[in-house]
This record gives sequence, structure tokens and C-alpha cells, in this order.
Amino acid sequence: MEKEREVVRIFKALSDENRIRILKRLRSGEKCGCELLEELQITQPTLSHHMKILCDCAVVKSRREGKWMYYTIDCDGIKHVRMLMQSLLLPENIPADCICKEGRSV
Amino acid sequence: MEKEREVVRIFKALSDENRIRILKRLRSGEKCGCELLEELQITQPTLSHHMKILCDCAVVKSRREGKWMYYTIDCDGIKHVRMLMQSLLLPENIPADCICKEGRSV
DNA sequence: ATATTATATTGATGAATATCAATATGAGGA
DNA sequence: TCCTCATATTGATATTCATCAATATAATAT
Repeated sequence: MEKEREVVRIFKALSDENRIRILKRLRSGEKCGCELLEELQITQPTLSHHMKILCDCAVVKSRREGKWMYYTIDCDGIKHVRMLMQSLLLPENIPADCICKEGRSV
Repeated sequence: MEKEREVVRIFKALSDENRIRILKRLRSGEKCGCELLEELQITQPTLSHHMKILCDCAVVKSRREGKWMYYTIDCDGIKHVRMLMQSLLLPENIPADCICKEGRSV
């Protein structure tokens, strides 16, 4: 298996307040880098640094359009994170209250 | 909401290879500190440090029995992590393939 | 070609953190 | 009581990482 590295890399990517703020803003849909820059109290190199980390671990997708970079949450990546969490955090005999009852879950 | 701090604290707790190894070992059930110590290549103070971090963010529960400390995965804590991930990472209009179809999910 | 705008990279710096050795605490047993 | 074993805390150190200023690259318009 040996997935520890990958898991740690993903959780590290989610371990920063500014990156969480970025993800929250991307929940409403695609956003341009300069939009994000206006909304956060960080410099442009710092934003670029964070976006690289989020993209490298496939939690965010990017696409260039002319001068602009557009970012969205990467559904497949999130799905992957969910699966990793399942295989690493859920106890082997899953107690009833660890299972999500109401249809959709994360 | 202002949950960023809490989220970051939890993800930070999951951002270390040794802590992931510990969690993997706890998936099979309760374990004593000294058992974990034998299985990992770290010193006792380091293990104690890691267990504190995992317990402080409610991903692991502990219980003392005589000289020994026993640790288990905290189901409620994990449930909480799942909910945080849902509210932070799932896009607002949830695309079909972001939803887990097969009953149980993480 | 030059200018402008958006983004990326580099290098430096300070803060956070994983680790260990040494020591302290806590809990039983002799 | 003293001893032993399991765990916790303290203090020091090395590494990782977030951040910024400066600079580079990339894309478009004039």
C-alpha cells in the first residue's frame, strides 16, 4: 500500500488557513487568480505558491485563458481524498454511527 | 462560520507520516501506547507528543488503565472531520460524480 | 518593438514543528 | 518505603514552510 506519503501530502495541502479560505471561495464555482488575490490578504507570489500546492495534490484544477488562470475544485481529487480517508481513518469494524445514513455524504 | 482555525488544526494533526501510521494501526482496534512504540521507529517522547496532538483534535480517544494508556479511533471525531470536509470541499452545486453512490461513504 | 497585465520563480527570513535526550510524574509491586 | 515500568514534560536542535520583495516569464494590445 505505502500510501502514507501521498496522504500526508494531501492533508498538508489542506493544513493552511489561506488555502482553506481559497477552497471555500472555489466552492461557488470557478474563479480567476486575480479575483482570489483581491479577496485574500496575501501577496501575488504567496497566492501563486498556494495554488501550486493545491493543484499539485489534485484538490484544485487550473486552466489558462489568455493571461488569466482559472481555478476550480477538482471533483475527482476530492473523491480521492474521501477514499483515502476511508481507508485510513475508518475503523475496520465500522460502528453504526460512523456510517452516514442520509444518502449523500463526504 | 469562522471554522478555518479548527479545520486547519485537524488537518495539521493528519499531516504527519507517523501520525498516519498510528491511525492505520488503530483501525484494527484499541492499542496500548507501548504496543505502538514497538511498532514505530520513534522514541517514547515523540510518540507521546503525537498522541497528544491526535487526542487534542478528537481524532483519537484515550483511556488509562493502570500504568497503560489505551488509544482508539474516535468515531465522533472522524464523523466531524467528514462533515468539515463536506462543508469546505464539496462544491455548492454538487456534480453527480462527487456523490458517493454505494451507500456507505466517508 | 514596447508597454501592460497576470502569473511564476527565486532567495531570504521568521515562525512552526518533529525529534531526541534528560528529567519528571504516575501507578503498581516488593 | 523503594524500585520498576509506562507515560508526560522540558529544553534544545534541525528541518519544514508561509511569507514577502525582487525578478522572470507569458500573453495580449498598441
